[in-house]
Amino acid sequence: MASATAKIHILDSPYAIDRAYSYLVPYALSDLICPGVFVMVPFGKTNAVSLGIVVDSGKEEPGQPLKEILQVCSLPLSLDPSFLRLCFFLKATTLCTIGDAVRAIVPSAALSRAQEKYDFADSNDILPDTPQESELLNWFRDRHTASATELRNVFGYAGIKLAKTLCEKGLLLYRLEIKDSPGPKIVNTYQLRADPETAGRLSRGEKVGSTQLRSQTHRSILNAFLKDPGKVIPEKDLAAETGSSPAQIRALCDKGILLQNRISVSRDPYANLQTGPKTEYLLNKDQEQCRREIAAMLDSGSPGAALLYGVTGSGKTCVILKSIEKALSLGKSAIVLLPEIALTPQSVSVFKNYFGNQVAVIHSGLSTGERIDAFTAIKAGRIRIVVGTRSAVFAPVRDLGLLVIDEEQEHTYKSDQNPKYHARDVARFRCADSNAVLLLCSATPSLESYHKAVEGTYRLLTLTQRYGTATLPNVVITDIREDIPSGNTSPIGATLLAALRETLSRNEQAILFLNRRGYNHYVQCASCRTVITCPNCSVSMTYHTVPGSYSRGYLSCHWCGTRLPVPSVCPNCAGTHLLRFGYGTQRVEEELHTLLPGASVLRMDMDTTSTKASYDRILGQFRNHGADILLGTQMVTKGHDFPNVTLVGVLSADASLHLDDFRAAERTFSMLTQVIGRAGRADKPGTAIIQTENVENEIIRMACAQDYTRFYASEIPLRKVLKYPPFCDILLMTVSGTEEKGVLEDSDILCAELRSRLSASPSVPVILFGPFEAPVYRVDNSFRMRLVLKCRWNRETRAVIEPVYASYPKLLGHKSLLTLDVNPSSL
DNA sequence: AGCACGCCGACT
DNA sequence: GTCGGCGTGCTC
Repeated sequence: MASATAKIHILDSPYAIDRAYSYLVPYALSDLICPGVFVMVPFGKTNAVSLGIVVDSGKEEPGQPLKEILQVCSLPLSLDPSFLRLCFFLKATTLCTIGDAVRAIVPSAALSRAQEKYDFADSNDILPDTPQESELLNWFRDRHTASATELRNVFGYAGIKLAKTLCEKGLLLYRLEIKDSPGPKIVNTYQLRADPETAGRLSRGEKVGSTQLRSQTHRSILNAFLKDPGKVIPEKDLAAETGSSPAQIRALCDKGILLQNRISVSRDPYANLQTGPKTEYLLNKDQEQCRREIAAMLDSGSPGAALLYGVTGSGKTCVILKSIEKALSLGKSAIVLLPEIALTPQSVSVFKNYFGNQVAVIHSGLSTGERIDAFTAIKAGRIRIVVGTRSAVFAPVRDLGLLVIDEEQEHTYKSDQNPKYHARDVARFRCADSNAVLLLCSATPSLESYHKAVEGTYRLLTLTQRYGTATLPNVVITDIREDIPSGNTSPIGATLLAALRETLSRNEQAILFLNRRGYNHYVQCASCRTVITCPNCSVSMTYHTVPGSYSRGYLSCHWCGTRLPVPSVCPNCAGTHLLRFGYGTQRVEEELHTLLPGASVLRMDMDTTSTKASYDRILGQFRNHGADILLGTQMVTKGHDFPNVTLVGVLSADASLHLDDFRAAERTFSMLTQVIGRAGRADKPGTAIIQTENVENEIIRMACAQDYTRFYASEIPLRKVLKYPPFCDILLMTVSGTEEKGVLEDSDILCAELRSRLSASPSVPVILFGPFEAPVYRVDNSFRMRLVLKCRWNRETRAVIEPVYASYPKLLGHKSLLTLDVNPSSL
């Protein structure tokens, strides 16, 4: 007799064995089992209870005895068929597991894995049979309960076997627990517990009672508190200031000198966002034309895609709002994606003002609870408009009608963790799958998208007029080598300085952009020229100053996060003259204080924006003219509209130009165009000053003229000749591991395997490069070798490459790790 | 990825 | 004779 069965993917299985397994459906569960529900099943030799997702159900004549589904997860999170299709799309195109795809779609916390637990059963009348059994039982008597994992860690697999026998005898109780979602994020802060006088004596190394601090680090931690004994210092700041480790700080807590506080940092900066009255927008001729074309696409009810290309300030937002309105009027929902750094209270309020509480915002600051609430509200259809970052592309809206990607060229739309998807690709799949319209927006579209628009795959919608009375800023390019006042090595040239003075004298504001954080770029020994590098990575370390002081600092690795105190002597020759070179945002900040003593400066980079709230706070403060100059990295260049900013300065336009990456020109063009667009948006005329060593550089000149079409026309032939996207796809395969020799051998094995497979399939055109060292060869103590493949990432190519990737644990042994990235955001 | 099964060296 | 090393191979 045929019995009910279900095909199931195990969520935590590695890629090599991620396939559908058949299970029997017990009669009691038969009504609940359908594709998309989550289940617990026994898996593997040990029948470990694992979380799986049903991908197919039906009746089957089993050829071999099947295991049974244990239970259906009571989580209200099953996936619709369209999302199941999306999972398989992600698996096929990014080579992730179904589990990776599922966790990208549903709030991951809700899917925390199940735990098998054993509880001590108080049964005096039954006795254990062996000494091993009584040993385990005594262990349980003390702690009363233990998970299978804990048991395995302490007693090994034998412990689990033993526990199972004890369960059968009734000495232990077995149960299955779905672990609770993790609570809000906790940050540790510290304050002085001992009185300042005692602490002062301890900090001088004196013995107080039985306590004496011999470690210099311990004493410097105490000193950090002694300046202001009531101060509460976050762990991160304390570690940075004193060069100490969390363990060293905790040691002082154990001695009763410091007190640890645990603070929950999760909060929603938009929960209390005050919404203004609904603004009505009057569309100009261009905007009206675009609006009408999108409306027609929505009316047609068939999938479509359009590229809305318009210079900064041409009013793309109005067109987006009107198009969402249209989708709603057709009874459909809309999703709007923004880059992380463009998701600010200002940009959110545009949508909230227009659509009120029909809008949900999904962002990185959401707590797990809030995230799950938003997910269920959207899934239930209570929310019809979702505004959010990359992951919001998975929002489970009812009847998707319109999916907007603003600033579509931003590389933050590419995920760097599994699944390594591009939101644009997911968006195209979803729109095609649910007859929705995809709207890509940008002033500097990616070459891939503009090429598709030119070819007719996307409909090209152009906004040419600047909205209102705004005009393009006046752009000045200065030579960074000649524009420096004599005898000075300032990163701020004479022209820029004069312009800053003038702007501030008019009581207007300025934005300065420098894409490097820290104080000095690197530290070098004056005698032997050794540059101090990270102990775990093959990169130089950056000198950072501590908050509130330019004289004290530490070294930081921007790749692995290691922080070290600055050595007093050269690690190579013991020379005592260590010189610091290059400049970052901290150094410029100090420079500005010296050059413009009256001006107030806000610095915005990864060091000052540890939380989303602090980022929003800095932007709000600058908007309210709480400072004259906003100085920062990437994050100052994006979509923030500050009406009082009339001067924009780019301290070095060259840094991104020389990157060893085929997208260097595109990045530089886009970045310069955007930052120039920040100046003078309202009725005040603006100026942009670009400091560079390449005054004649064409990319810089085209960006200054805001001439995208000319840039596109000059760049696309290069891409075509050199075979780069959009004329091919790029696969990046990385072999990494802590043993250098093994990594080198394995990369050769992988390369040979790929070559032999490719020569066996001559109809699949693939160009294979490598293996060669990654640009940063060693990161976080791991060596990295790369293979780069240029191909068309279609079904045929995947059929050749995928089996190689799937077999890598066998191919390379278990020492090296192989990762694969399709169309990485940079090389 | 785990975890079994299975076949060879230093110990009671 | 046995404990334990990690090489292969499987997971409904």
